[in-house]
Amino acid sequence: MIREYYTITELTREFEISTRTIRFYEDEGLIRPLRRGRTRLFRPSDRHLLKQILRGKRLGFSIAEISEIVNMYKEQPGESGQLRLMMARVEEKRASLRQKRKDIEETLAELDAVDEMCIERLAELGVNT
Amino acid sequence: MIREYYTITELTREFEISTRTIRFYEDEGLIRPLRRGRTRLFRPSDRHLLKQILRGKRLGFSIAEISEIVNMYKEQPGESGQLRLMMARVEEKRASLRQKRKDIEETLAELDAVDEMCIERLAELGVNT
DNA sequence: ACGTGTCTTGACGTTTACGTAAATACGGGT
DNA sequence: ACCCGTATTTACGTAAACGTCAAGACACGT
Repeated sequence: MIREYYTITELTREFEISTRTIRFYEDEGLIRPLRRGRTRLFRPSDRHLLKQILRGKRLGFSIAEISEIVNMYKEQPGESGQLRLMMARVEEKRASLRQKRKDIEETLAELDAVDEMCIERLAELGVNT
Repeated sequence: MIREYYTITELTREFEISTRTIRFYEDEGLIRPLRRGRTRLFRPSDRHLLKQILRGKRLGFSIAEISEIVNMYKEQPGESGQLRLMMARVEEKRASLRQKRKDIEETLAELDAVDEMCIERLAELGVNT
């Protein structure tokens, strides 16, 4: 269910992170929740943004890199020079992602091989006993 | 060309890392080059291992996790209980890799959308000028 | 014999991404 | 009025992954 606002602890429970982590991301300018008094109110869009941040973390991107990426989703530069520059940076990130994907395929293949070796070895042991 | 041995600086140049980094990996037990006196001699297998380490780094794995993974390539436990345990850990890593791959596809899709927005915007600007 | 270049081993410093503790502020229930 | 739970800010602490000296050890060419 999509709610109007989330509290900070609701998000920490959902994503298994600490309040410190969320506040840290806010300090770094990654997220900017509303306030009622001093208390933070997280909109669905903030929750979505947090999801994107954690996704970037799983991929090994630094906070600075994640900041670049999520800013690409927000900004819409009006000037053509800026647009081309943005497109160049988008392509950089895509290249980085394609490299990671290739790394994943290679690692998966190697782990598959290990798995098969284990199965073979187990079969041998099964025969011998 | 595949050589018999590589010096540490040859590897730092090839992989764009520092000697400190390579020695750090050795301290952590990830790599174990030969020695002639005190000087390290890296075999092709050491070079290959280094490649795997850097691949793991690009995927955001910690040194500890990379250590687990590369050890899976080496060890061949003889006992069936150990084999099943190993297979379980292999599956954990594979699950982590599949998650990363999913994250990559999602991020790529979003960046593609940004790229298309930029192209549209550029087209508009082209028409208006 | 002497410098030059490349290697070595410490060992302290630095950055990133938070952890953790202290002191304080509120709103709600009894 | 008082406590409880949850929120806040401030600030020092920490683990991981190296960076950056300093001080030597070798081999090599001249």
